[in-house]
Amino acid sequence: MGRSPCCEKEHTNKGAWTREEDERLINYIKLHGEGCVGDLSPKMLVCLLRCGKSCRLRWINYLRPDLKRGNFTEEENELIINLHSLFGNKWSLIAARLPGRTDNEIKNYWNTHIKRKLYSRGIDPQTHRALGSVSSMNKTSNNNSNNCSNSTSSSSSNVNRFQLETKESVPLVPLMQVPANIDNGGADSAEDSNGSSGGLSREEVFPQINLELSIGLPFPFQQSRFSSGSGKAKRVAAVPVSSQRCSMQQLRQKLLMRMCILPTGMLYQEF
DNA sequence: AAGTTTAGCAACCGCTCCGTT
DNA sequence: AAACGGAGCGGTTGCTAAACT
Repeated sequence: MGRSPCCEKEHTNKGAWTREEDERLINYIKLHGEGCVGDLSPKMLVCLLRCGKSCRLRWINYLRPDLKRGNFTEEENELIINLHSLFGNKWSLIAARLPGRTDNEIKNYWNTHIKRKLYSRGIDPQTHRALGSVSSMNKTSNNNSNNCSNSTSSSSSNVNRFQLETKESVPLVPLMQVPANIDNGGADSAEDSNGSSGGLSREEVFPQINLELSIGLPFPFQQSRFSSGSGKAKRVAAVPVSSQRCSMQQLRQKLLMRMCILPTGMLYQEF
């Protein structure tokens, strides 16, 4: 059982944000920098009557100036589907690779648009396989988590590509068949613990993806603007520069943790 | 025009993980 | 090493507007 919610304080507002609250929050952040979002002073919290968590969410999902509003492009659609096939429901990881989009936005978009689209094509959005083949797939991945040739070869026979007959014009986004035993790299899934032994590296399975790692220095102010999009890579995103309790060594470690996988432009164009 | 249903999205909740004490 | 607290993530809820009857 978790802790009690942070917002149980009697005097905090809940529900939709008003324009006034937005303005106050923006002004505060302008004044103190983004690093302060999760760390609003008591004075500010009283002024806003919102808990810090709520402020952070509001800023990240709605108020940040670098947010793209509006419809998702076809290109973004493709990328989301590809990334989802790779990371699963790791929305923050996906969002980190879509500049200007937030994890919440992508999650909503996935649930309301893409999921339905995939279902209408007979594709299971969770497994990215043809709906009928799911059970057999599960069997395969359960029974034989070490045998990569099974899963990869099934990908080449590929029942569930987007090129299946469909009414709409379908983006050329083939499905990634992710073997259950793939080493999950930065994606911290629950399966991590057993995934690495005898598992495939992502390079072996997805040679098309540039797995080059890049490390960027955080900017004093904009660092929490993150490298792209929300960039809320787990535990890595908001290394508040203000948290000066960090020793150099800790800081260095955090920087190393900021490594990200860079997808090379259009992924999996040809399949 | 009014009532009902559906879709989309913003916000909240509860949990996990990490850093600190 | 253990306990605690905070940050942040993913799932879910609830409100609103649009579509439908």
